This record gives sequence, C-alpha cells and structure tokens, in this order.
Amino acid sequence: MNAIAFNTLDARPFVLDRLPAANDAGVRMHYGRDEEIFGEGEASRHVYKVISGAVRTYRVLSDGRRQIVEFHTTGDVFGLDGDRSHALSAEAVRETTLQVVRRDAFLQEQGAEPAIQALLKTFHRAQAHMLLLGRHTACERVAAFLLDFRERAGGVDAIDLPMSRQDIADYLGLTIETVSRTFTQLQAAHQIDLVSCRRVILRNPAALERIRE
Amino acid sequence: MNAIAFNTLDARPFVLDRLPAANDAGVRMHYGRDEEIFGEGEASRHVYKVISGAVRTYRVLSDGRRQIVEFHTTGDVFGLDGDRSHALSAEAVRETTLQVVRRDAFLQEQGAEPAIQALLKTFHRAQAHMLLLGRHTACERVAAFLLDFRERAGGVDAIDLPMSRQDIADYLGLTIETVSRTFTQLQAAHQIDLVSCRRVILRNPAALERIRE
DNA sequence: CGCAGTATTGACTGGGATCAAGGAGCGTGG
DNA sequence: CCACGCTCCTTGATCCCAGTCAATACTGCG
Repeated sequence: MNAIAFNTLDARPFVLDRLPAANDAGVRMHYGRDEEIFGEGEASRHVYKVISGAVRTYRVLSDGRRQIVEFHTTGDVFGLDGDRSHALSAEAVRETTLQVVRRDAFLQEQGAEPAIQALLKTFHRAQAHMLLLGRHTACERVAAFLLDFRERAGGVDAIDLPMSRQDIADYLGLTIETVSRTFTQLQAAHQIDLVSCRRVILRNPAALERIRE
Repeated sequence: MNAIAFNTLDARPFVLDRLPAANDAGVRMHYGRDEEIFGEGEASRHVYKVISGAVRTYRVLSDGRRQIVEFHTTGDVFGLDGDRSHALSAEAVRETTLQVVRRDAFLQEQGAEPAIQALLKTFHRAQAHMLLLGRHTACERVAAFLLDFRERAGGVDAIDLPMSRQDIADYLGLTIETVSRTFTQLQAAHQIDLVSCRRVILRNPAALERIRE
C-alpha cells in the first residue's frame, strides 16, 4: 500500500517493492534509450549494477543547463548518490539491462565489503572527474574522455561511443560545438579517426595521454 | 622494522605503526600551518577525522596547476582517496588537530556502518563540488563557496575563512585575481562585507543563494 | 523523397586568464 | 615606535579560449 501511495508517477519502484524480500540478489530490469531509471528527489531505495548498456547520472540546474556527473558502463554500480533520496537523476543512454538490489540489503551484505568497494570506486571516479572539470582546456577534457572510454573498452583503440555529442558536452562541462570542434582538431592532428560520429579510432593514444597530462 | 624501512622520509607513519594494535580508537596528531599530512602516492594506511582546524586535499598537475579537491573542517573524515595509495595530498590549512585511525580498523568496525556513512558524506560533497566546477560562472562559484562555509560555521553570517585567496582559487577552479575581483563585486553589490581579507560578513545570504541557484 | 534530429563549421562575443603594477597587513629588528 | 621587507591581496589593461548565434551538412527513418 505504501509503495502505491508514494509512487503513483512511476510503476517501477512499486514492482520492486512487491518482490519477495528473500530475493536479496535482486532482479534484472531492462530500459530503453533515454528511459528514466530514477529521478532527482525520488526515494533512494535501490542500488543498480550495469549488466549491459550505459547509464548517465545527471542534474539539471535551474537555468536548464545539465551536468552529467558520470557515465556508468558494464560492471559499474550506481544509485548511491544522495542519502535517503536521490541527488541525481539516471537515464539509460541506450538499451540497457540492470541488476537492481535493495539499498539496505546491498549496504549490509557480507560485512558490507562489496558495498564499500563499489562506493570507493564510484567515489574515486567522481574525484577524477572533478579534477578534470577544474581547470582543463577543451582538448585536455576530450582527450581524457576518450582515454577513459578506451580503458572501459578493455584498451582497444576502436571505440564505439554510446552517447551523443550533447551528452559528452554536458559531461565535460563544454558546449556541443566545442566538443565537435575538438574532435575535428584531433582528427586533423592525426590523433583520432572519426569513422562515424559515434565510432572513434585512437590513432595515437600516447599523444592523447600527453595532452591529458 | 618494516615501518622504518618504508618511511625514512617521514617519521609520522612510523610512530603510528608502533602504536599498540589494540588502540582502535586511534591517536591524536597535531599539525602546523601548511604541514603535510600525507602525500600523493603514499601508502594509504590511515583515515583522519578533523578535531579542530582545517585541511585541504589536493593534486598538483604536471604543469604546476593545483586543484584543491576538498576542504575538511571540524568533524569531517578524509583519507579514503585512492585505494592502496593516496590519490591526493593533504595539508593542514592552519593549526590542526586530527584523530588518526588505521584504515582497515576503520573500514571494518561495527559492521562498517560509520565507515559507509563517512564515505557517503565525502562522496556527496565531491559530487556537489563537481557540479559546481562544471559550468558555473566565477560569481556562482564564489557564492556557493561562501554559503558552504556559512553552513559549516553553523549558519552564522560572519565567517572566518581559514584559507588564502590562492587556496580558494585552486578550490573553485579560478585564478586568485578572479576570486579577488568577485569578492570586490559582491561587496559593491552590498551582498557581503570584507572586514578583513579573511573575515567576511554575509549581508544578504538570500541573494547569494539566488546567485548560486 | 522529405522530414526531423543530430553534427559540423563559421563569425563574432565575452568572461576569465594573463601580465603587470600598486596597496595592505604583519612580523622583525633597529 | 617606526622603517623595512616580505607575503598576500587588490586593481588595471589586454588577450584568448570557449560560448553564442547562425547556417549548413549529415544521418536515419517513415
């Protein structure tokens, strides 16, 4: 009853709350492109692990600017933003499958060791991203972004970006035009190859690392 | 013996490692202005709680730019940056007393609940700071900074900043000149009063909140 | 084919960085 | 007590990177 009363806008948490409590391993959920996973201000009852696909967590400021806080890809855990309620919103960047577990179960399982490890990892990512946003040029940000996704792809030099230019811009604290221009520059410098706008080949990762610092 | 071999540059960890293991509540340490608490790359064996004073955690980039990741004041816990070794350096902003506990003891105590809470708090601060650095004007950053320290001071409108303009600049991702100019602007707009360069009175916190958004 | 959404490119603007000079605070020593 | 030197802060002038505005090109899809 509670779940119905507090979730009239969204059927998903309702479904989850009805799951047998014994099922601590959680449940798999599927989301389509741009589908909302949770919204800022919603009660924070679950933790999510990416099985496949990609997720963006973000915040929209009062003037409409959007800051993407993090992209989560296969294996990443997210949803621990905020205390009792979410400080961020989360959406699927593309077709995405998630493992969803109850937040309290996740934080308490097995001496909380997995929870702490996941939290530490997310925290360290956030710190790294903060350092990037501090005082870096557009070129440094884009280079760091590409190298990050190269690493996530297992070190392969051909990357398929799941997200749009707008997503990248909002993640790096730049405009879509600046991101586009920077890609073009890097291509002109023979450091990347833009096969299509979503498919990038890193021609010279070492040079990108030098740019990133 | 281990402790001596691996800490010839710094006597402090040596001292800590020699403490009886039974003393899980930790030990108090005192640091003078600008004194290093730990350095980037050092083994990450302890967690710190601020008893009094203020601490900055930061990273110096290869070109000399410094990004201050966070200021820690009374009650804050820090030192969980990095996994086995510190990703950041930490220094006392001014005379500071810390409670120092062993990292493993801290992460395992009482079902790890306090550790998770401390970690979540630091994480949420990092997220908030990231949002600030994303795409905000100098004015918005400074306003947010002042309101943050107002809150830390318990909501009093007269704030004594423990740190220099350079520290503030490196924290907000601005230059010292821009920080100074912004303070001057806010004073001209009667929103703050600069009694001295370290002592600020917030004349109109509501206006600052509007600037911050 | 035409349409809509997305990406690229160009011209111009502006906020903050940079370079440079001057002022304020403060401890030290005569 | 003041003079001196040092550090930190403030102010001014100019420059440049990225934002803004605008037009064009690309892409996928009905």
